[in-house]
Amino acid sequence: MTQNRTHTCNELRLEHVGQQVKLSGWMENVREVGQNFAFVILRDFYGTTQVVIETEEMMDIIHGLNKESTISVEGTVRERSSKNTNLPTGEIEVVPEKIEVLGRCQFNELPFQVGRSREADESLRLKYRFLDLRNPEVKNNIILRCNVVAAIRAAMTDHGFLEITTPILTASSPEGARDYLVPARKHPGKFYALPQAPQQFKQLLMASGIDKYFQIAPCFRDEDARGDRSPGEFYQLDMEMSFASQDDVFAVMEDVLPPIFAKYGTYSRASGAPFRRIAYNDALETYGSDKPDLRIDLTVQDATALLAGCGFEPFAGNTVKAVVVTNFTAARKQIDKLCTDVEVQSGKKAYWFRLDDKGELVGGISKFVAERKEQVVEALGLTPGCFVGLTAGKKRDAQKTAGVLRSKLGLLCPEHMDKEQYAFCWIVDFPMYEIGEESGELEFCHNPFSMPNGGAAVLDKAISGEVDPLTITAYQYDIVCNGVELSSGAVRNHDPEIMIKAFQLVGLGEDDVRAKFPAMYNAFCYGAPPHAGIAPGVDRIVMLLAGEESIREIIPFPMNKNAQDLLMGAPSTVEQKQLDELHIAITAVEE
RNA sequence: GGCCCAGUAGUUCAGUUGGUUAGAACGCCAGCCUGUCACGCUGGAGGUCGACGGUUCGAGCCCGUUCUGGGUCGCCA
Repeated sequence: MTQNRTHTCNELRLEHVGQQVKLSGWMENVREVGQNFAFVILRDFYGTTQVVIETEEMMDIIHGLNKESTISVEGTVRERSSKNTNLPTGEIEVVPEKIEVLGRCQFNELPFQVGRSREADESLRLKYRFLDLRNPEVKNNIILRCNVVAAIRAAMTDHGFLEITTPILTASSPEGARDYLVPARKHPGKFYALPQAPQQFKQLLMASGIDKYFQIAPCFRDEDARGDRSPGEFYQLDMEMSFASQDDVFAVMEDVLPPIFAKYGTYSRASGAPFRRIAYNDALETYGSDKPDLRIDLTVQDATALLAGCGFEPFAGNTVKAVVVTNFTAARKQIDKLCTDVEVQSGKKAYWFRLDDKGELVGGISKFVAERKEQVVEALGLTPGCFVGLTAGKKRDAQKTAGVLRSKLGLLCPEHMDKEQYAFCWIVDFPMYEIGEESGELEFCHNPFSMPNGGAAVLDKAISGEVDPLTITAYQYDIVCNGVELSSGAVRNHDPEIMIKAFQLVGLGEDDVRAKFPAMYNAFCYGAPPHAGIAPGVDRIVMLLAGEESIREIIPFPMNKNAQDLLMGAPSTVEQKQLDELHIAITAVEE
């Protein structure tokens, strides 16, 4: 095979007994069981093989070595006298004639034990990521990521998409997230920016006549991290299609994603085409979220009128939402924890009462609803054994808190959550505009590139005041899986005239459009095809497939929450000479 | 930036109302052990209890400040 090995550490079986072999790998463990008698576990990328030490000569070599050193072992394959059928190579062992030290591990105490690295403190794991990745459990997520990316590439190519790379050094974009800036040495005072997404480039590709584009695209946004959002950089399956409608994009995704999820996922079931489509407003009303987990069969009901004037102070003057759970069996302690968890996550309180087995209203705020028991039971469809979770506040707050409550209840009641599957849905008909919370003015709700439902005509009516702009929806959609938003996408606005009208409503003119998106606007003036696309997050897909809660588990070299690379020591200070070349003066650094 | 939680041995953690010499497991070191496979047995080393200040006769524990990490909200067109 190579100079260093004839086989991998997961290759030898009974059929190889008697053969002369050479293996190389890390010395994972040494079990000494007697004078000059020990078992060495040799590990490489592929697996482990037992090496049996039976001579003083071999023992001396092993004795002088720390675990995690790399060695090569030349010897004979032998059938074990005591087999371990739990291991692929458990029926054989290698009797060495020669052991060579390839790379010495200089430390007998490691920052953590490799096989238990997932239990160690995360900062330590990130600093010693090369040790962490030796742990098969950790490494396997990275292998999964490779397989998923390869499968996505194959499927997209199969569907006639071309993988085209777009620039990493580009221009700062005026809206959206905070940019990462790169000073331009040849242009003092000017900056490149790393792309937040290849959005404008892919639309330019459409205007260039590329029919179907995709890319596993690196994206950079200087925003704070979350459990499911890594700081700084991430990857998207970015795609765009010419002369395409919303349905065309849906059809591609419904064809590409489920087989990959079913093959590589923790669960083997994935929604088939077509995925359920839920209008944005309906999703908020029914599931309390624009990214509902459809594995949970609970829904949110409105109880505002039902409980108006019941005397419970938090409900007064507010929208009230209810989540009813049948056959509720969780203990009081769990209910308290549920309410605490909801408040931690949503910042708003949850309330509750139950209809017990005898049909009596009990617990929580039951005394406030007792006098209208009949109406409550009928309106909410309660049966004995029901739990009713309640939230209150302004409409959106009550909805969203109920959404959090619904998710937590799903986790608490296995009967109401068919967990072992990937349940996809599309959220469609997003509003085009909203009133900005800070400005109080009309603003784009998501992005200004989407085609309004109704086109130029509806925008004209909004401009003339015949139509409330807040009622205009866009051909904008999200793909959601198990409560995780994988991506937004849209049918783009490719018509300069419609674009100007869309911007006019938020108080911007043609000059502003030109100034903000010069290349794209200009290109669209030369005859652009209608086009649509989407960009599901690769990291989140792999997370779902691996069943991981933290995005760091599926990234080879992740940064920590504070956007620091603890392994490489980034960000770091640089030489004054570098700053001078870039025309940068550091004005103040807090120490 | 706001809020919540956590910092004790190399690692993961326990530590009672504030009270003698701060413990356990794994790891490490030494010895024993000829079929282990999470090997076993015996012994040992290893601690500025994140830092600073305060209360107290006495602080790992109480109070204040601060640093670090994680979660969450803001933010992410």
